[in-house]
Amino acid sequence: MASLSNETRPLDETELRAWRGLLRAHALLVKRLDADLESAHGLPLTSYEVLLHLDKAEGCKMRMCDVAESVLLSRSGLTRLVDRLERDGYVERVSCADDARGAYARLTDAGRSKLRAASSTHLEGIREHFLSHFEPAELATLADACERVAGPSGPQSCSAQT
Amino acid sequence: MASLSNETRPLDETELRAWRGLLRAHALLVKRLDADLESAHGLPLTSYEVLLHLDKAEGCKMRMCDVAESVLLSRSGLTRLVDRLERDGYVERVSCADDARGAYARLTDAGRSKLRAASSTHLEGIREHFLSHFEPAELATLADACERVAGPSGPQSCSAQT
DNA sequence: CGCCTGTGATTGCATGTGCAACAATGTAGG
DNA sequence: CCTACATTGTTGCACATGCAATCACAGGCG
Repeated sequence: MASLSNETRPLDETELRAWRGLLRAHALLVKRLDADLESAHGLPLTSYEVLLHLDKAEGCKMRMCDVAESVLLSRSGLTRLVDRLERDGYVERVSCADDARGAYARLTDAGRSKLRAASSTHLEGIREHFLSHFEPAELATLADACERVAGPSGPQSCSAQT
Repeated sequence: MASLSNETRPLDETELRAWRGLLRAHALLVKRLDADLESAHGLPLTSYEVLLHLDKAEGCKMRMCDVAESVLLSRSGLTRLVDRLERDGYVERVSCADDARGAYARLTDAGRSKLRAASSTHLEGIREHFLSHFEPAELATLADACERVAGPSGPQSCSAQT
């Protein structure tokens, strides 16, 4: 399905700037936001995102596999991450009544406090390092384009609460 | 410099879609491109990028620290990556004449062949998974915005060849 | 010249992550 | 009911990566 002259033509300048720019922007953003959270609250960015998703969920608890999908981690990666969060007292595991295989991760009071404390740091970081560089129309364009790239934001497939 | 009501206001829907979309798009793109390269040529994405930058450089060789910056890796990370590439015969280390501390990584013939073979896979992947979702104007907007976020594409600071 | 500070590259160690294998449980079909 | 397959979460292992310490050298200053 590929005519060589078309498919293997090198990227033009705009294409290259967009692709490399995306890589650089992502790397820089994640690094800065993670460093900010870590230094101000001792909380890595991935941990913050878990707490954030749990807080938004009904009953502040989610199935492990749903959390994994939300934070873009493998199931095993999330198991270890929740291990650390549980050790620090920010979440607790709750067995699932209607599915004995499953487990919920539930936000504890300490976890909610930590999240509240860290949220302003994170929001300021996102605004300063990311949002401030976009005009509203650009932001909407970017959002649409990213959704086309990544597909719909997958409404929890695991135990979709109807 | 921060009125609380402004800085800690949660993200509106567009802001959230843009931010999470960026994370999701990046994760998906890197995962797909890496998997494609790995399965078709046994070459991880990071390795490919090193070969690519070396090929574009004058004499197909670059200082280690310049390569590290180009591929967004720490110096130690790059040392190990070049170890692997040298073991596979794709690059070789060349000592630097005018700075005995420094070392060049230079692309070998095998490395160039590997790069040529893998490039069409990579280009097709970028076009299919990334570029195809953008119109030209959107792409230019994205490129500009990413450069504002990440700053200028740092013209090699280490041994800038004048 | 001899020293001292700065830089390039490497190495030891710790860590976060994914894959594959596993056990426990759910679900469908005979 | 019982069997076969799918799914959930965890674990063993390998691996890529970053930080800090280290070594070798460059460049400046006394």
